[in-house]
Amino acid sequence: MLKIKLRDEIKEFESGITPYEIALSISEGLARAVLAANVDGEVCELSTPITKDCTVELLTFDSDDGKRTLRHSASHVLAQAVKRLYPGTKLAIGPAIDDGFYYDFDSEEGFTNEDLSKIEAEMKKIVKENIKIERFTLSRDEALELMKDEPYKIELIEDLPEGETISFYKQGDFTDLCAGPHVPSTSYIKAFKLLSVTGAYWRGNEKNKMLQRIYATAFTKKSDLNEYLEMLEEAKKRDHNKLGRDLGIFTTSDLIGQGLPILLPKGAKIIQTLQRFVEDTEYAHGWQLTKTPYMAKSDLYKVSGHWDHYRDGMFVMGDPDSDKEVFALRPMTCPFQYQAYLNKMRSYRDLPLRYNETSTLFRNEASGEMHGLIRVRQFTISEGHLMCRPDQLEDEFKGCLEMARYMLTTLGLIEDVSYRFSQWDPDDREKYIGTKEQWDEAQGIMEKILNHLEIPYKVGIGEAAFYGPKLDIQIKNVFGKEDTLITIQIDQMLAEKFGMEYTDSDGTKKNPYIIHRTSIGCYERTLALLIEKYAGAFPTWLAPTQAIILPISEKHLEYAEKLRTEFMQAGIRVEVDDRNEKTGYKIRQAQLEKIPYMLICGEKEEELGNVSVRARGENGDLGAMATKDAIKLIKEDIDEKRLS
RNA sequence: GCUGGUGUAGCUCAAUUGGUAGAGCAGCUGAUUUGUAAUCAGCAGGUCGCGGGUUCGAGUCCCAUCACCAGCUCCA
Repeated sequence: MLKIKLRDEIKEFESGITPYEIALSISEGLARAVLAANVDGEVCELSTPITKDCTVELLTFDSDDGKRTLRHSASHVLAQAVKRLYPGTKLAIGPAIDDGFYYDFDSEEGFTNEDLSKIEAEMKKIVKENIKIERFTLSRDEALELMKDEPYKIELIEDLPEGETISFYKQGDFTDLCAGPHVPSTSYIKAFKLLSVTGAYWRGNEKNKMLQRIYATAFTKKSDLNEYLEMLEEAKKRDHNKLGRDLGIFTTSDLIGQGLPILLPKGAKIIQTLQRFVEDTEYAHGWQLTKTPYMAKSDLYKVSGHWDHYRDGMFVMGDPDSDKEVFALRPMTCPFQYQAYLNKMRSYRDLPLRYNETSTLFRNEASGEMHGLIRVRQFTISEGHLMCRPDQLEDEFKGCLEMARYMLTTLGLIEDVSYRFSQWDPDDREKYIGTKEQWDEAQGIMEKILNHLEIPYKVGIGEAAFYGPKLDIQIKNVFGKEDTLITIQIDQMLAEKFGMEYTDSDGTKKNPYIIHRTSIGCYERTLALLIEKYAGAFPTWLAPTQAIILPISEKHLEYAEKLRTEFMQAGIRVEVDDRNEKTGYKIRQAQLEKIPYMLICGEKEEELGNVSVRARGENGDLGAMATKDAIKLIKEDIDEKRLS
């Protein structure tokens, strides 16, 4: 008899029992819901016999591994359907991802949306056929023979380390190289939907062939699928690229060009508010503002390494081969602020020296990379460089991180971020300057600091800047796509390149450590995430319109104008809705919900010098009050930087 | 840059096999005077993204280009 530890008890079973049978011994419902099992930390399928004492966790769709198992099996069903309909198609890979799965195909014809419907119908047939999914293993030679018509699978097999088990999964007329695990049969894939078809490079390398990737998702219940699809629809409504345009925050122009958004008055107002907040906060934390040029001679970038490592990303003015002097718009602020440091001799007593700048940068992104306000060719970042001694590094790093976290807390984004320790890729030396020793040292220091500060981070290999490791604060947009919002970097290479020194207490010259950091990220991207976070209903202090005056009829327009002046002079961003006498209120309810306060005025209020105040949301009717009290109320709200 | 998709009025969308560009909302004018999602009447609004080509004739077919969208690659 085996002793098997289940969730909260140890039970005895005969050797050879399968996880499915264990589930069945507990309840039929569980047996129906279970998709895979975790045996001593390893996920396996329900039919795997257990022959030793162990801990078994039965995985249903509620667990991440359960979801992955179902969706991975769904990707096999997708591949099977594609193979049936388009037999010439070559298979690449088909993993489960966060919200679903995909499969990459190499097919002569491009899949269209109609093809997706056809494939989906075929998948439904396969599910209905209730085909058993069976695992088997082969030797390397046998595996290569079996997959002889699948060039991508052959490449994968050849890359498997010697001695690795090569397993396959067979479901009727379809067999795929796969580590598993899988659900027992195709009938488990009850609710699925093919979402889109896009291009994707084989093995994520742009030098390789571009394959066709079909994205899809799968659930155990139809209702869960529908809920997910509805959620996607809701997300579309929050998409900053749509909502931001609808709300008059930004626009683009074909004549100006790609990646160059135009911030309309509302967007500019929000960014101005953010910028004042950031600069004031940074000042209070000992940062000194610089204003450095937007361009420089190529000579500067040659020293910094940008000319060799970042030239494709720069707007270069002039022909480097024939012109005597060539300028380039700045893609980063670092070398500019270093010139400020180099302005005079520095003593160890001068450090730390903190330079901040509201810095506009220009990066020549490839045409397909631009996206709304998230990825643009010109953007303005709350930039900063901090020069310090080794003994100050940890405290200063911590200070930078704390300020970034304070900003995120104020914006209400702190709960939405994750941390990434971005390291270099030692196998891609081309991308980086410096020696292995320098990188090991810089990364070692950073790791020590991060562990000390107990930051929960994941490691990103190959995500470092070309001059040093980074702590990236990552955030997901409304569709779950992750971007870097904030970054804090340690650099000990550029100081040396630029000859930045300080005289230490013992009289020797040393290079300072440099922390590159941003406190709130770049304003455009941050704005994009705020639009999505609040669905356009910004906290009062950020709202481009903090109050709207609604005269109940044309007769009260004059009073409304008087109120506008009074509120404006008090520093409240206010608008008058002066169209209501025509076709009803111009500002519709949906838009009113975005504005924190409505100030309704009619005869009664005018006579008494009052205004009726209504705050955004339910139960927001605050009744009539003297205008000075309304001003006080709104001002307090603004000053609180209250989060909605 | 790559793969695929889209581009018609301010917005959302129509327009048979190639045959006179339409509607709703928004806008403007007038009427209406109403306490927050829909008053009435009228008017105006478009070189069908831009440029070529095929054709007697192109929003529709072909080529090229620009922009937008999804994804890949790259990145704040």
